[in-house]
Amino acid sequence: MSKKDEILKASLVLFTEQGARATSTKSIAKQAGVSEALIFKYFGTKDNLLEELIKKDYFDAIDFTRVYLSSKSGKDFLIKFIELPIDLVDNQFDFWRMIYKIFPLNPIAQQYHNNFMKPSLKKLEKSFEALNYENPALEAEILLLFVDSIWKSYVSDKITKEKYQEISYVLKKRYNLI
Amino acid sequence: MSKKDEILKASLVLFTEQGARATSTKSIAKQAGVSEALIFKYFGTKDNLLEELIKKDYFDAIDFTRVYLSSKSGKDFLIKFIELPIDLVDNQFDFWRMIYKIFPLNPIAQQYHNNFMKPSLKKLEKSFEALNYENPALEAEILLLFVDSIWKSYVSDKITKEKYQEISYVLKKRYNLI
DNA sequence: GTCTATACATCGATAGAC
DNA sequence: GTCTATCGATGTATAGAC
Repeated sequence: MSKKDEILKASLVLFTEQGARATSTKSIAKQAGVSEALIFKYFGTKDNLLEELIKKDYFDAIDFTRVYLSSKSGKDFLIKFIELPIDLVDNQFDFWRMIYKIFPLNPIAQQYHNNFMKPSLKKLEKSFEALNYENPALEAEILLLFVDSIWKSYVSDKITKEKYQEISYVLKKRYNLI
Repeated sequence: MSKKDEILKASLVLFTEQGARATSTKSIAKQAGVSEALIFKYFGTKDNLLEELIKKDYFDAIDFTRVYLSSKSGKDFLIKFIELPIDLVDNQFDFWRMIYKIFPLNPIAQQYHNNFMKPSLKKLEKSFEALNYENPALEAEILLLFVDSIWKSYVSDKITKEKYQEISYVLKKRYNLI
């Protein structure tokens, strides 16, 4: 593992524990086993380091999601969409935990998250349309809102994996998907 | 308005904009039109200042909620519970906005919020029980999760008041409350 | 590529005058 | 009650040697 990767790994851990603002470059250097100067050689500023961290994992998440939801429609898409967060999060747990922590105060995280979420809204709307819901746009927003809130609960340890699966089951039944 | 109140008011604004950690006591003093030393005379530490800010408004919120939900049961309680956030938030908009921003990284905010939420879970469970739901405990958790996510969306400007009301209407219909 | 040493700003907090 | 002045610690970032 290169020193650059060590820095990224250490940053992810520390940013998640304390937030980006509260994490000093000194503590990152210590945790990564490198000198503080090296951080600035690689990333220029602390803000850049955070952005690189965010960018990389959101691209991975977009890839994962594209495959996960590909060529599904109607019922199938909704089922997969409800189940998405648990697989996505398990795949990048530390990253999503960090995003949850820093999101409300970090415009960069917000921007990347919006880009990540955007394509789903339209697909959701089409699925509800195909299922003849009265107000597909609103239904899409509601489901998106809810799924977004479950993953947040999951990464913030408010609910367990088992609870998530129970909720997801109830949800699928309520939407007449199973 | 006393200087102490000016400090509290300025803190609320600045903590919301940037987070508590990123807000310096110097900037609070400037915004409040007082000397920096006065902040420490009144509150001892910056952390204490934040806690006093949080404590006061959570007590107000608990009072408001108690009255709002009093002597309701079953259907009525669920309806009122779904409608609660919009009235609660409008009553203390800046405060809830701040809480939304600092919550994931602030253990004190988390603690007060939990205390605030706790009583509702049991009441929700009883209401679902009275309505003969199959799994009242799980239903209570789901609705709590969802309502919690709507108020967050509302204070973070992700949804408008009108949207909130539409969602709340759909929700009440889905639970056969209207 | 990587380190040591250090510059320089800003932080929270205190002392002491009025 | 309120201010000015100041302290020591800590923050990000840079210079320069190896």
